[in-house]
Amino acid sequence: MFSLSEENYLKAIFHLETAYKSGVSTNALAEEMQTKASSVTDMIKRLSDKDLVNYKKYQGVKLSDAGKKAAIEVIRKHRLWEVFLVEKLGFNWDEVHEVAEQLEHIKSEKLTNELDKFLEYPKRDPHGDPIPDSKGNFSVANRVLLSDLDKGETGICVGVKDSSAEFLQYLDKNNISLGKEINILEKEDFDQSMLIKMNGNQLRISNQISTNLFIKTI
Amino acid sequence: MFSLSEENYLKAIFHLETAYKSGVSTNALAEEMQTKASSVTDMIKRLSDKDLVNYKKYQGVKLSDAGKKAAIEVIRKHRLWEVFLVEKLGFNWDEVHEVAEQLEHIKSEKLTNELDKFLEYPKRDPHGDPIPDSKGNFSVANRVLLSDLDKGETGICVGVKDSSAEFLQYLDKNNISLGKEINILEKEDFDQSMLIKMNGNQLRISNQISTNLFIKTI
DNA sequence: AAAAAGTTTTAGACTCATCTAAAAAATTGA
DNA sequence: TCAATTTTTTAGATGAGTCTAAAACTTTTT
Repeated sequence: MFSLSEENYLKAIFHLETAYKSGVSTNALAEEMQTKASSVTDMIKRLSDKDLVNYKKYQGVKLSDAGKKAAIEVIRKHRLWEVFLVEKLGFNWDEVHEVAEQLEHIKSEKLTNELDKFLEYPKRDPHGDPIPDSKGNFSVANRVLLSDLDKGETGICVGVKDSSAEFLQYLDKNNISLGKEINILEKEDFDQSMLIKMNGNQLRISNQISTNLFIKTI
Repeated sequence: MFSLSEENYLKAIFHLETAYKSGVSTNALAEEMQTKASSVTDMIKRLSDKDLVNYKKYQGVKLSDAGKKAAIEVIRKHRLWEVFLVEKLGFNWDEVHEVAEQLEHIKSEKLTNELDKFLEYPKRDPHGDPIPDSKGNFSVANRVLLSDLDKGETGICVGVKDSSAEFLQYLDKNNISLGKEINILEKEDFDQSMLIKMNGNQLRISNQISTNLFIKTI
């Protein structure tokens, strides 16, 4: 089994690998983990000794198959617990992250799978992120950023990129939630801000918002 | 907040205090924690520095009020999670301990209280042990050991003292579960074994069994 | 009341995960 | 290209929690 710290590193590497295809740099990982580059180097060596990552000095890390499997397992647990907290215990979607960060490290295959069953095998967490199944299969999201859409296009809000409490609370305040239809009425060339229609109302949103909302086009 | 290790020590001291009223000895604690006496001394010093226990060299430890509060909080979480695992996820009562040992350390007051509500404020865990409420109040069990009853007496099985998987599986195999009525038909002077009536059947049980079953007399 | 036995504490070492400071390698750019 | 800058690694230290071995204290036995 892996330590709490090892699991957190694996998860971070997994998330960063989508952006850094050719290997995750020590500095990027240090930033993500809110720690020092030297600590990252230390941990990378440990993970490498356990064959969870492939590592060559000065060239960043990539997850091995075993590392990827472990990372996906942690992500699966994290997202299942988020669903539990929102659906069963009445948490808001901006309150679940911190608790799920703890729950994701509980070690019991039976617990994970029974929880999955209890929640009726959810496909996505409260932020629209896909939940891996017990074999580690993801439904790779077929979705684009709202900022990629043009005037006149329409889509359904299916997820958030930034799931910080602040952003989620902004969305709540503006009555934006997953599953809702969005029409782009105008798009400003100058600052990329948009005028959109949602719930029958018009709303102007900045580029910062539209680059953090995932949309499935219809 | 307390570390995982500190919480486990507090819990162990709490459990041992019922047997060792005048202070829990280092050796007893080492036995309970499956560790060395020297490690216990080290930890006791840390707990004492944090005013969670009262400690004088060579005289064992007692929990302070703060220590007792912390221990009860951990026990509350442990038992609530056990109820969750059995009632909601379909675990057997002999499978829950190990997982609850992990879940009891999750830090979120909201989680604990929402879980309590979700489970409809259970009073006892699957082994019959009382669950402290959010203020730390216990329903102190008004119960005796089956071995304390005499021939002709009748009671209801309300809890187990030993909650090891082996013992719980023995009970399952013999169809003994909480809430059932037990009649003592005979009690052997020689080895304290008993002939009891349960579910209409007669069953002979050893002293080892009867000293681990809690009974409420009628 | 000593000696023997048992219990508890101290001293020093180890691992994991982290840190700071400094050295080494890679990258940038004049 | 080679000096400056940035990134990464090494070296050595720290703290939590544990260990072994030995010393110190208590209790029991004779």
